[in-house]
Amino acid sequence: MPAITKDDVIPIGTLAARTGVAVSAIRFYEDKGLIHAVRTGGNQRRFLRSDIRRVSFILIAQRLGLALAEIEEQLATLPEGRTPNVRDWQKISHSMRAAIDDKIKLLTRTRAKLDECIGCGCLSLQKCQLYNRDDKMGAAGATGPRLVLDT
Amino acid sequence: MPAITKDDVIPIGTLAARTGVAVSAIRFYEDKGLIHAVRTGGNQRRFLRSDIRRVSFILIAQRLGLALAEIEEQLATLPEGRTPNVRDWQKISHSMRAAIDDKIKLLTRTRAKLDECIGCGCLSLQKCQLYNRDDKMGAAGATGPRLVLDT
DNA sequence: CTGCAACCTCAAGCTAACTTGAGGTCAAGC
DNA sequence: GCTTGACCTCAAGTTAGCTTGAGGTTGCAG
Repeated sequence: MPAITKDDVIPIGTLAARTGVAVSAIRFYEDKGLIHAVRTGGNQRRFLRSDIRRVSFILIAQRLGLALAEIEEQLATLPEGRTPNVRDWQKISHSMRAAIDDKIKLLTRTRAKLDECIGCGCLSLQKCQLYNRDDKMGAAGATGPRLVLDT
Repeated sequence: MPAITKDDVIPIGTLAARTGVAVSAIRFYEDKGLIHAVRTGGNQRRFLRSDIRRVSFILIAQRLGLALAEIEEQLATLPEGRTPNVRDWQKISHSMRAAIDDKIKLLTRTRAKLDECIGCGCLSLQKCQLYNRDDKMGAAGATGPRLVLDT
């Protein structure tokens, strides 16, 4: 059984440097369960090299508009125990492509509705199709008037 | 000169009911300068009927992913003094359509890049085109690792 | 002219995604 | 073997977009 040697793991600063993410952010991600670290005798975090890719994935997924919670779901599909390989990443990337597709579709529909609205210049709550509640914008982040739009 | 009669203005509760927005949210919008109210002798807010449309616009623009600050900019283009007419709203709607177009284009580009990435399964920070910093996702809301991605 | 719903102003709380700071420990080089 | 930079924890601050609550006033209906 191959023991984990010193060279297999990296300290948090290195992970930060290799990914361009702040050290504090990495601790934050660990806290949220997005990445996992082992500890040295002196309680310092040590990450696997493969975590560089894992963090990269987080960054990319964020750019695609996913929330950290959603990203965690995706990462959870990675195999336990072994370092994820190319095929694992490809699979996960595919499911992200689907997510983007959805966003594009939603935006396209919204644009069509807006076009109708522009036609009459009404912006009427009663008539305007933009108010179809079921067809929520996936627009990550912006919450909107909570009690009202979310019910 | 036509005096403003009692029937021309509405209290905050009515505006809330007509738009489906919470009273607290309307106060919040006023605070942020998105809408303006006159006050009665007893310090209660009175809104113009046309503010119903103004609030509707805010809701729609939010669905399109605009932040309140951006919405304020849009609203600032409305004429001072007179109640905005259909043509005013059409103009503003057109500029929103452009905003949506941009978002769709950006997403489409991103999807193309992801496709390249899926090809190799690399997710490498060095190579992956998804890391082109200038091409930020407009993804309203999600901040991302601040110091890093925003510089 | 009274009752009570609707209104008022703060202040504080909430979520996301982090950062900053204080106060203290670890580990690697000389 | 000691210095110093990297690391640790925990608490509090930040922005957006609101909500909730406390404590107090207004205004319309009867």
